[in-house]
Amino acid sequence: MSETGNLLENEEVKRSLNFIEQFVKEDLAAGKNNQRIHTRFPPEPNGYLHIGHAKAICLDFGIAENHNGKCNLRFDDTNPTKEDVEYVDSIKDDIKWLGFDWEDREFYTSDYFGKLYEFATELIKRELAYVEEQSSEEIAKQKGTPTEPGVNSPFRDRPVEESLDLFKRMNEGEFEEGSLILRAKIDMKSSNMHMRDPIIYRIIKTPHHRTGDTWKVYPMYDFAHGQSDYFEGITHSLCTLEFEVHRPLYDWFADKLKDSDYAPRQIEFNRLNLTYTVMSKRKLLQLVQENLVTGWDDPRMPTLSGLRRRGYTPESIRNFVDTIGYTKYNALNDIGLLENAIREDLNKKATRVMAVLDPLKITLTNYPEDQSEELETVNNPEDPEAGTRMLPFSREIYIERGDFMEDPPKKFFRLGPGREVRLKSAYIIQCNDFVKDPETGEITELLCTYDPETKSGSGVTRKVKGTLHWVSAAHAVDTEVRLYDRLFSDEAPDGHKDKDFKEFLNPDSFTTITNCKAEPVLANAEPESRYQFTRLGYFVADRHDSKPGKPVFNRTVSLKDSWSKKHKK
RNA sequence: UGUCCGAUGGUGUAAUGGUAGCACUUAUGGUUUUGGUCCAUACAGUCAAGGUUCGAGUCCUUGUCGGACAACCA
Repeated sequence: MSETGNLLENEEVKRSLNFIEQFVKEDLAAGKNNQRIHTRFPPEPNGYLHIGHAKAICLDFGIAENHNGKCNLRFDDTNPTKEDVEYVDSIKDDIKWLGFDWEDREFYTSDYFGKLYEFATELIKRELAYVEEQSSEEIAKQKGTPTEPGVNSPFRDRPVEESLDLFKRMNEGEFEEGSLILRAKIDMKSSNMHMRDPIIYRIIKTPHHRTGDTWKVYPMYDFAHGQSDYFEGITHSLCTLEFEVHRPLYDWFADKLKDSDYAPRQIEFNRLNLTYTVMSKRKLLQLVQENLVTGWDDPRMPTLSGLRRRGYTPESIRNFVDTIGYTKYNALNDIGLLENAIREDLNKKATRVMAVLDPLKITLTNYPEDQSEELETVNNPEDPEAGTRMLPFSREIYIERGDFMEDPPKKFFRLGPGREVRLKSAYIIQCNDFVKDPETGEITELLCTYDPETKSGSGVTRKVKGTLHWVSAAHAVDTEVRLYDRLFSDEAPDGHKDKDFKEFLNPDSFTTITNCKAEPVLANAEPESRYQFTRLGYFVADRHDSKPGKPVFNRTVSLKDSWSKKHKK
């Protein structure tokens, strides 16, 4: 009895807290923010979400869930030249698909443009901001370098009234883009480049996808993000490691803004890097624009819509994110971990079906020509509840071309002249002869006999080395199958400083096969329904192209294959 | 020749001054009507040198290596 108790207890403490959860726990224990936990997920609507965002989403929403808190969705839309509503919609779809809910808290940084403008005006009045009119080149020159301090701008001590007037007129559209900016007055000699009088407002005349042409000045990220967190009452603002050096600035603004003990706390964690793919939005956009993939949701893309189309389940992605964890170490995660996560999930869930990708005809010479029968087969050996279904069997069947060898080596457990194998859920057959095209040398047909005694479930069997998947030729459904592989052939396509990442594209990342033969139940496979094709891998009916009677399947991931791994080459 | 942040088996991640553990990978064996699954076993780690301590992966110092920072991007 006590054993059970301990076990449950152990189960409780089994999952250790990551460093962010520990911070949250400490803040809670210290009674900060009235023990309130409020996070936010803040994408910029300038591209599709990828699996790196999933890592952030799981953290932001997960922390809130685990602490009876809330998580806002906030579109960080401060740069109208890059953003679009198309992205807003896709981002919302992807978050929902992943299984998270922001309820009624859908916000936009642009909601705060008024407040932000007011705060900027306030900073000018407090002599903490000024209008700069030098060129960006001039400003860059004065900014110094990481190892040399900067020097003050000649406009740094411009009278308050003048800055106030100019800032107002900047927003009224009086000045050209690039002619004037607003800078915070902090410290040009700071060892932190971000504190050297950072630019906080710039003129942009491109209409904004939500606010139109209301505004002619737009806040920079550093001036918008922390303040938006503040306006929303965010307690923990979680972001990736590269924002670490922004934190002093984040805190500086919060300090000027706050009128109580409350201030949001920024905590940084490591961004996701995966082997054999790229994760930067810029590169993903480039792949799309240069038609190196078919779109943002190309099944080879690390985008959530791509993974979804590939056949990944939301659960598998969440489990993956859970296993890689959150640290401050700049890690490179093996994509094998992701593949493992989807195999693990689908092994439990996916119905086993039979489909032959590269068909080779077998005629069972002792099976009556006009006869056929239905054989029972198990839907999922991992899940008894999944039940059984019937499979048609007849004189002519297809097997995988690779499952026959004219002159097989000893360790080859499949079919060869004179050899016997089991047809999954059917009979043991023996190969007696084969037909070869005299011109091409290609084997076109196998002549076999079946042993009626050995029908599946009859209890009559004998040791055979292999079990093959097959489909009845007369009943088979023609299907198109799309095979996907890793997008890049190099482990770290990002890591080569002197080479273009596109040089490492895997030329075999996508193959279409159109003459596949599948068992009849697959004819009307629902889009996005997932299967294990016995002995081949996990496949999903394409959510866009698969139609009743004309199914199209994407290979999500192959099964682990210790045979070909050992015997390749 | 700056500031900040890191470093635990091949990879990722725990251990919060007290037995270096887990997952993946790899290898071997068992089970199997999927060369899948499942089960078992094995391989393998605290960046280095000092210091504090009864005791250091953990704290301190120095070094080495890696990352971030000089966009009117986020």
